[in-house]
Amino acid sequence: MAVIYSQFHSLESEKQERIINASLKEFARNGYDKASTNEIIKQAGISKGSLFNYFNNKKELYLFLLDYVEKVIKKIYAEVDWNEPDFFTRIRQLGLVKFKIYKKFPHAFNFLKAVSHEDAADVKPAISKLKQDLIASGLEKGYQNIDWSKFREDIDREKMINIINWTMLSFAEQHMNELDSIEDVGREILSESDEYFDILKQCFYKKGEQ
Amino acid sequence: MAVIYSQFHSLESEKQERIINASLKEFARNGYDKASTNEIIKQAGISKGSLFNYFNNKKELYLFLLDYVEKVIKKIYAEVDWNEPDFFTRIRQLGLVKFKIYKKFPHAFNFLKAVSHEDAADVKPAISKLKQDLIASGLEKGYQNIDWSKFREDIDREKMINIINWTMLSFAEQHMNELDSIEDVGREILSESDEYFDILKQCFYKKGEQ
DNA sequence: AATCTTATTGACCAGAGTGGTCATTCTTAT
DNA sequence: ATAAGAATGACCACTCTGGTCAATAAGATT
Repeated sequence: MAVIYSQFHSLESEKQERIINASLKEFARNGYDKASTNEIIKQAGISKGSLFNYFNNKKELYLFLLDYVEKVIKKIYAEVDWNEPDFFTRIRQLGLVKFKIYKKFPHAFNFLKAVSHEDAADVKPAISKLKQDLIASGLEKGYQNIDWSKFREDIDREKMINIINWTMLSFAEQHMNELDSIEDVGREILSESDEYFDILKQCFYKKGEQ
Repeated sequence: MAVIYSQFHSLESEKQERIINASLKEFARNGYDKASTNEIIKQAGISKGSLFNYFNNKKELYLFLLDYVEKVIKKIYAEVDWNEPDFFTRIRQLGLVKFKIYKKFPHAFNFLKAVSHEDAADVKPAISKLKQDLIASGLEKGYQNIDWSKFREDIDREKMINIINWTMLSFAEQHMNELDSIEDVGREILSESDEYFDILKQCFYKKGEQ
């Protein structure tokens, strides 16, 4: 398993990233079947022959991406401090890590979203396995160690969490487009998202708490 | 303009709907260029010849859909009482109307979403026109006549509105899939969405108000 | 400089799918 | 029985598909 894709891995990392991003983009947009290898090589700036040297065929390329993205996700989760007891601080942390990933692999999340809707017979088994692996590897620690005592008790907790998550996800989605412009724009967005956090704290924290 | 598509319009309405839905679905999924007329006729259960009898070519079909969807939207907005002063009541109303549309044309909203990202040269001008028409026809009355006096004044109003909208949209999206199962499921979903409204009211209304 | 090894290329392939046509068949009403 | 209209799907030229491989280029070794 380790020596596989060795050709690809001995490429300059910049070229690797170009190929990965082009592939993620094309598969995310069009799904496995309709994704075009011709489009991928055009976007990546390599030749047809090269792509099929690195990966023997389309399926292998896709499986490689699945594997790669799984590793990326695991790395994200490894970077988060799961002992942080404050819910908002933790969500914020998670958001920041995801943001870092997004800058390097802008299409990784869209690719994952597409993967979950994929139903090409060629790759479906591998996708099921990925899902199982992700769940098994304990990514569902989700809200472990969170200190809920700060929160109002007269509001259904699950719905509360949903509202917070939906707000942050929608906010993120809305600003995903505009952030490739300036590098520094990250700061503005971050502070705006903090304002949303403040509002939600006002809503859901008990009176006394911050 | 009125007699155009007369062939299509003299079909049984059930057949018309089958064709419309199949087309909306295919264009929503794949965009103008990659949408397959073969797939459309397969989904609609008609022959190739028929489709190209009703609409001379792919472009005409697409333009017809644009026009059709525009009318549907305008009808939605015509059904809403824009004098209802309570923000939540009005959003709820709008949601209900959209829900009705969704049951009849499940892919209409996805189609519209896809339209706004479309960039096939063939249809881009028509899309620009649609956008202008929709804006021009005063659909931006949005929050007209809303009574804001019930709301807290220590929270940024725009952000507040965003949180409410994002919550309802995310909630809707999450439940879109499961509602073709039972017909009666609509009631459950509706009452659950009302619970979210109640929470948001607790958050954003002034203390005294309901 | 010459030779050998490895990486990269793109013209090329058979097959599938494309939007669109139209002679033929099927329905329906007289 | 007949005429008119509606519906069909085999067919067309064309594009694009995933994948191959002889030819070339680049690097390494002597």
